Amino acid sequence: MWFSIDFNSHVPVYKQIKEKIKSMIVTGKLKKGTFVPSIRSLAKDLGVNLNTVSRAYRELVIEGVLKVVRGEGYMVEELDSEKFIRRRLEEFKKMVSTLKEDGIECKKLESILKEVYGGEESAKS
Amino acid sequence: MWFSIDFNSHVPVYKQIKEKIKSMIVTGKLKKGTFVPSIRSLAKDLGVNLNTVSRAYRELVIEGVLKVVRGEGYMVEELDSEKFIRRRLEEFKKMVSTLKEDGIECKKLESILKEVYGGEESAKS
DNA sequence: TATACTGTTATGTTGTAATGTTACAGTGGT
DNA sequence: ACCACTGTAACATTACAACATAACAGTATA
Repeated sequence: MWFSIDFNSHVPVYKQIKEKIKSMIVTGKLKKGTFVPSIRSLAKDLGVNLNTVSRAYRELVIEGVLKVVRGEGYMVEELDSEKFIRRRLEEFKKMVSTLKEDGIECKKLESILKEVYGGEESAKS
Repeated sequence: MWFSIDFNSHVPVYKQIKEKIKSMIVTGKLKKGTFVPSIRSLAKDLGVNLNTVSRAYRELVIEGVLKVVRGEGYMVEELDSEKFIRRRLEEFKKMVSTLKEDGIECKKLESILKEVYGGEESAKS
């Protein structure tokens, strides 16, 4: 099993797939020159339709992340990690801003950070 | 102008409206017993359809957040702030988890926190 | 009472995501 | 050559969000 899809998310499945693939490239779990799972096998694994995976891969080709080798599969090409990370951090910043607007204290968010990152520091409730 | 809608978001407009209304109640910008804007006026302000706002308000009534006074408008009823905040923090935690998985360092996120909250505090490594 | 607001309901249309299904075409191994 | 795998393409169908438009009903106020 490769990863999972959140079917309750507002984010379209094909976009979730794109993000996951990119994430795995950034983290080195997918290396340049290797093949991603075939459309049909990934579709089967995730429990989605062939066309949905196809669309994700197709768009990743357009973005230069994958390239297609007919009859063989999709190969990892290149990904601008910097850009990827920057975009993710932008989203993070946006969320933090709305949380601030909702009157949530910075400390609260910091403690969650510690919690997730296995914080050694004392995190108050 | 009340607030704005992100038309590039995956989140449906009617859900964004619901969230904004709730947010304004939590932060005290909308107080119990006061009226929210009329369906038509808010729709016009946001540049969306009447039915979209109508749906948002209707669902907020079902959730007990608003109540309707026919011929007059929608009145703020009650909102479980605790629950609202808790849900937002869950979303935050989920995002932090994926950022961690992408190999982003805790420091990086902390610095963004400081940035958004206009951090005076010393940000330790 | 007349008007101008309120909400309510209904119809039709558009665009998009996702599905199921079928068929075709290229590649590699046997 | 055959078969099993790859991707590619097209089709119909469903569901949903959002749109435009219209008509109807309740309330307040001039």
